[in-house]
Formats: sequence, structure tokens, C-alpha cells
Amino acid sequence: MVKSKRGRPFGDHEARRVQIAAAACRVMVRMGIAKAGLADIAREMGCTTGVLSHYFSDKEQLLLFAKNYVFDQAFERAARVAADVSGFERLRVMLGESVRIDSDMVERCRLLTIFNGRAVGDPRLMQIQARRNERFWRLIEAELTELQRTGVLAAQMDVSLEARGITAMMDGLADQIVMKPRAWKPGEAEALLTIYLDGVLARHGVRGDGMH
Amino acid sequence: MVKSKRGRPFGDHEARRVQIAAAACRVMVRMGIAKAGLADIAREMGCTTGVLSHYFSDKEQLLLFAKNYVFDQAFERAARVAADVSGFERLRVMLGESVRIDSDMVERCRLLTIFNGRAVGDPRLMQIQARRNERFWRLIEAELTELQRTGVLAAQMDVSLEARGITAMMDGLADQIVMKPRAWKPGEAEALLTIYLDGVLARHGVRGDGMH
Amino acid sequence: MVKSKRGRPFGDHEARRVQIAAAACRVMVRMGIAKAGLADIAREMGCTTGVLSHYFSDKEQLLLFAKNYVFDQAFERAARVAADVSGFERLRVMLGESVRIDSDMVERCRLLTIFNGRAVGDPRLMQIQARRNERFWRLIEAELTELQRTGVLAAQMDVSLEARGITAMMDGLADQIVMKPRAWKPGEAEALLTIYLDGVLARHGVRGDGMH
Amino acid sequence: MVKSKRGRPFGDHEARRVQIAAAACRVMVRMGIAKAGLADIAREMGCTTGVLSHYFSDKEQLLLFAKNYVFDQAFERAARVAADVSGFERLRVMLGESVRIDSDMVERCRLLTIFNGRAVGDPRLMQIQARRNERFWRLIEAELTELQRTGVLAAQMDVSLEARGITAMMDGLADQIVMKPRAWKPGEAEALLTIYLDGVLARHGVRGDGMH
DNA sequence: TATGAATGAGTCTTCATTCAT
DNA sequence: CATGAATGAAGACTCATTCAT
Repeated sequence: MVKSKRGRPFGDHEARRVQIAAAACRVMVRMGIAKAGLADIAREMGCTTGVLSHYFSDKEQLLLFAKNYVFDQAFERAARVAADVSGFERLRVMLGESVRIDSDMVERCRLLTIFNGRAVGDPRLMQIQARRNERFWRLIEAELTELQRTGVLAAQMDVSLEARGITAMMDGLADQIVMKPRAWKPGEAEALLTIYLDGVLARHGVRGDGMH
Repeated sequence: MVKSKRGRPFGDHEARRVQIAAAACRVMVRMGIAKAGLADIAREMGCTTGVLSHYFSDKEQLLLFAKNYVFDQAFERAARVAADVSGFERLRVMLGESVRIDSDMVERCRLLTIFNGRAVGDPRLMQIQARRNERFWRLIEAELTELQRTGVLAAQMDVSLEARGITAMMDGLADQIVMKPRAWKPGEAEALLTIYLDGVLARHGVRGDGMH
Repeated sequence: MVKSKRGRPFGDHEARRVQIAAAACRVMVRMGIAKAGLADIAREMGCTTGVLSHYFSDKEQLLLFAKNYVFDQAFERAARVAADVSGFERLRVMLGESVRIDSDMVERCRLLTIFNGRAVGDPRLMQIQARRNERFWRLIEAELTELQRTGVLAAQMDVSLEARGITAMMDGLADQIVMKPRAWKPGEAEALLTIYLDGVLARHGVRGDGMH
Repeated sequence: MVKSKRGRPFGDHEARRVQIAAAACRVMVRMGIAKAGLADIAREMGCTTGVLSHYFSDKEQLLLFAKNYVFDQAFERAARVAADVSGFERLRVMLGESVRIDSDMVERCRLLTIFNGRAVGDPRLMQIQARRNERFWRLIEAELTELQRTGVLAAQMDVSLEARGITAMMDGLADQIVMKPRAWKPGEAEALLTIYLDGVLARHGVRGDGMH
């Protein structure tokens, strides 16, 4: 293990914060944000609430950290999975990864739902949340722009609007899955996503490239 | 007006409940569900919390009523606006109405976001919410089925999947609008919806009808 | 009892606040400000802590109110007792009243000591406290000025300085009494005050009036 | 310098305790006793709370030590300054030193105010505090008695009462200065003290000595 | 029907203290 | 000697709920 100058474990502090964040997420998904007290999170961790205040000044700070942690992970996952793919396929892979339903994915979506609900009525949280949303949307925009540059998609396509459409579709699928994951047979969510992306390609794809 | 034995108009009781629900919604959207106490709702009404107890046994009952009230209104609006339209256009009108951005619409969507967030971790609420969701989805399914019956859409179309896709798109647009309503120019949301519906028609529309 | 328009007792609210303030004072003098919790105050009142939050938004507000209440009472007492006295005697009576040692007086002084200690390090409190102090000092200044006007004291006397001296003597006596009330035989505190006031008269008294 | 067995200088331990006490005093004057936590004191020292535990078993012990340290210093200062003065002048010098307003003096007085406030409601602390007070009073008594012996002051003077009067004046001036140090022009506090002492001399001074 | 006083449980937060390294 | 992680108790505060008027 990496040690700090004085022989104390280094990075443990941050690692512990992540542990706590993860515990907080589990508890929130299980009990709901309203019922999830610090005591519950501590119990989930097998420690007392004092530990939590040791690592986070505030409950709000804890939740904020947890949220960012979850979001960052999601981004990393998308980036990782699309790393060695290119062309339109890259978009498909990237987004498809995010709608593959399993228990982790459902938990992730439920956290998103929780945080969105919490942000309403709190301008500061709302802005933070909006930024996260924009980050995702910009990511897609960048992909679309790249596809324009490489001649896969037409130059006259409204990149911004299409990106928002894709983002909406992704979020909407997540909403549906959160509600009733069991109503979705394996592959259905991916199918809808594919349909949507095919629509984008149909409208803006340049002949001779992806279609033919 | 119908009167009760003592001369008090019938329906007053229910009307008051609606008033309270509306006040609760305004407060929740403004302060967030976590911060919205009964006292705040009472203050919004210009009365004390005692009044709330008269009309609702519980805070949970109040919120449940408020939620149902909001949802029912949304359904009514959709039904009303699509009343004298038929064919594929009916679907367009019905759904378009729901994504026309104004302050009411944003408030409505934010309430939905609040209630969704609240439902996570509370199986009973989640089920209630899922039912509302299913109700909307069934509505669209019914419309699609009718369009199949009237030969507008192909019989082999997977009605259930398409309905879920449309629902997802609608919810996703709402999510985006909630986050940053000002990022949407008038008509953009409708445009994305139209694009999506056009996609449905393109895939499943029967020649000779809407397509030419 | 005075009633409000709707038949509810009027003024009860403020009366209750005073009750609570008095209880808080008793508890603080008995246990010290650090140990005096809201629960202790509530117990002293024979009610629960909820009542306290009903009448005071904050512990700080409660303590502030209590302090003001105590101070105002002290002022009223001084004014009352000096109401029908005039000349230099008026000053003597006014101040003598404040250093007559009994259990109430000791409690009052101890509260002052508590509040002074609490004010250190809290600029806001300090200012409030300073204002109270200044109020007392201005009162004495006014008396001295009046005695100048009526020819009892010389015009060239430094009113401000003398007033501060008297205030200091009063506060200092209170300090001593707080520490060890039993060390003071009846009349000793008054004697020291008299000596001090005599000194003032000796230095600034105009022949023919009080001295002769 | 004297060394312990292991080569560590004796007195280091005590010196560190004094350092800590001084830090504690600074923090208390700055933040108030209620807000001054061990962590704040440690931070002021540039170390962690663990260090404090090494030198003091208890927070209370730390504060007690700090208080005694402050008081002892005040006594030392008075003794030092009056070392080579005699007669009535000795009293003047001794006390005058204590009311010369500068930032150190204000801090000292504020600490006294803090400790006095803290003592109320805590019989043990109160007794300790009373003892400190008595020590000061006895000191003045001793001076007065000496002045009687040397024929400066009349034998029939009530030494105890006069000593308490002087003590009261000193404490009262301190109280005033604590509240609003800026309200005092240089020399005003000394002037009031001088006036008071002159009064003592006027009442009890033996002709032919200090008066001439 | 409405008021608002009172309750009391629940939660967050702070903090002195302990202890392994 | 010093660190900082962990404890756990204590206190303030919030708030839904009840109830007498």
C-alpha cells in the first residue's frame, strides 16, 4: 500500500470517503432519501455516525460527494467501453452500455432519480445537476460533431438538437426502467435505443457510408 | 348548487382539498419536498396547520392526493385537447400538448420529478407511481392499437414496445426541460417529439395513408 | 383577563415568553450557562422542549430575550424607586436600590456576569451588551446633568467621566457580591456606594446646597 | 540549563503547557468560551488535539491551568512594578498598572470576564474564582495595613471595607473597559482610579504625611 | 371549522475522549 | 511525542400530530 511520508497509509482517506458514499447510495436506494439517516448509513458501514462526520462536514456534503461519485463512475464506464470503437458504432456502444439492464444499472438510475427529485426546489443543487446533465449532452454533441467531420453524418444536421434528443431518449428509458425494471425483457431497452439512433442515421446519414 | 343539510354546498370539502393540494404543490416546487413542511403549506394557504389536519389525516395522504390531482389534471388536459382529432394527428396533438413549455408545464414536470424521487425506496409509492406510468403507457398503446385497427399503422408493429418508446421520449424530454427550461427555444421540444413520431410512422406506417 | 377578538387570551403569548425567560434564568444561575440545556429549562417549567421552540425560534433568541427581560426589570426598579425623590438624594436612592443585597439581587448580578462572559468573543452579543451598559451610563449622566442644571453640582464637572466612574463602582460592587455574597454584611455595599457618591459631591458639590 | 536524564531540558513540559494555555486564551477571547473547542486550540497551536491530551488530562484541567496562568501573571506584573516603590504611591503604581489600557490588558480583562461567567453555577469554580478574588483583596488589605503601620493612614480606618471598595473599583473599571475599550481615552481609567484613591487618602490620610 | 398550544420522537451535529500506529 | 481515526454521548432543532377552546 502506498504510504505517506510518516508511514501513514496514503489515500486511505479518499478511499474511505468512497466507501461511505457507496454505503450511502445503497441505503438511499433501499430506504429512500427521506428515510435514509446518517445512522442508517453508519450501520450499513458497520461503524458509528461519528465516522461520517470525520469524513464529511455535513450530510449534504456526503450526499453531494456520493452523487458526484456515481456520476463520474457512469462517465468512466461509458468512456472505457467506447475506447476502441469508432464511427457511428462508437455512439451505439457508448449509449448501449448505459441501458443494459442489470441490478447495478437499476440502482444507478434510481440514484439519478433520487438526486433529481432532491434538486427540485434547491437552485444550487439544480445547477449542479444541470451541469452534470450538460456534461452528458456535450459528450454526445462531441460525438456527433466528430461524425460530421468524418463524413458519417451530414454537415447540416442540427447537432445540438439531435444531442438533446438522444439525451432525452436515454433519460426517458432510464425513467421507465426505474419504475418497473421487470417490465423490460432483455434487449428491449437497447432495441429502442437502436431504433432511435437508426432514426438519426436515417435522417442525417451520408449515403455511401453507414447505410448502403 | 347542491347543498348539504346545513346549507353548506356539497363539494366544498373536496374543493378545499384541491386548494390545499395546489398550495402543497406550489410549496414543494419552490422549496423542495424535503424542506416543505406542513407549516409552509398552511402559510401558503394563509391558514394554520390545524386546517390541514381537518382535510387530510396525514401528511402522506395530503401528498398522495396532491400527486393524483396533478396527474389527473395532466390526463384530462391530454384528453380534452385530443377530443376532436383523429388519426395519427391525434397522437401528435395529445403528446405535443404535454411538451409545450410554459411555467405551468415546468412546474408540472418538476412535481413529477419530485414524486419520482420520493418513490425510490418506498415500494408502495413506487407501485402507485408505476401505475400512473402504466396508465400513460396504456393510453398510448390504446392509441396505437386504434391506429392499427384503422389501418394507419401496420398490424405487425410491436405496440407495447413502441408505446414504451414514446413514453420514454416524453419523460426524457420532461427531464431535460426540468433541468434547464431556458435552454429550450420555443418549439424545439415539439420538434423532437415530432421527429420521434415521424420515425414511428416511417417504420410502421401503411402506404396510402399518412405517407402517400 | 384581556381577551383578543376571537376570545383567545391576549397577551398570554408574551406572558409565556416571560415565564420561560424566568425559568431559563433560574436554571442558568443554578447550573451555569454551559450546562443549562433546553431540556433543563423545560423541566424547570414543567413542560417539554417543544414548548420552548414554540415560543422561541432559537436557544439564542430565548437567552437574548431573557437577558433583555432581566435588564429591563432592573431599569424599571431603579426608575420606580427614584420616582418621587429629587436632588442628589435621587441618585443615592436609585443606585442604593441596586446594591441592596438579597437573594434576588445576587441572582440578578449573577445573570449579568453570565451574560457578560457569554458576550466575549461574540461581537454581536458584545455590542448588545455594550448598549445596555451605555444605557445605564447615560441614565447616570442624565442625573448628573440635571444636578448641574439645578445648581447642585458644579458646571465644570466632567459629567461623562464621573458617570463612568459611578457605573464602574456599581458594576464592581456587583462583581464582588457575585463572588461571595456572604462576605458582605448588610449595609456594607451601600456604605461603599455612599462613600463614592460623597466623594463626587465633595469634589463637585456647590457650596450652599448639599454640603454647607 | 538543567537537563533531565534523557537530555531533554527540564521545564520543557511545563513550558509547553504554558504555550497551550496561551493558545487557549487567545482562542477563547477570539471565539468565546462556548465556541472554543479543543480542535480550535490545537489549530491555534498548529498541532492536533492529541497533543493537548498529552499535556492535560482534561479540557477542564486545561482551562483551569490557563486561568491560573493568567491570574498569576497579573499578580506578578503588579508585584514587579511596585517592587521599588513605597508609601501611598506604591498602591497607586500597583493598581495603575492594571488599568492601563492596551490590547493585552483588554484581553486579560476579557479572560477574567469569561472565567467569571463560567464560574456562575459551578460551586467549585466559583470557590476557586472567589479565592483569586480574595487573594487580590488581601493584597490590597496588606498594603493598607502597612500604610496604617507606617502612619500614612489612620488606624481607625476599616481596612477590610476600604480594600473591598478598591477591589470593586478596579473590577468595575475592568468591566467597563471590556465592554467598549475605545470609549476610554488614554489616562481616563487611571484618572478615575486616582480619584478613588485620593478619596481614600482624604478620608483616612493622616495629616503631615501624604497630604501635607 | 379553525386556532395555536403542546407533545415527543427523530435527526443532525458537535465534541471531548480514547487508542492504535 | 504526535497523529488522526473512531467512539459515543449530549444537545439543539425540526416537525407531524394531537387536543382543548
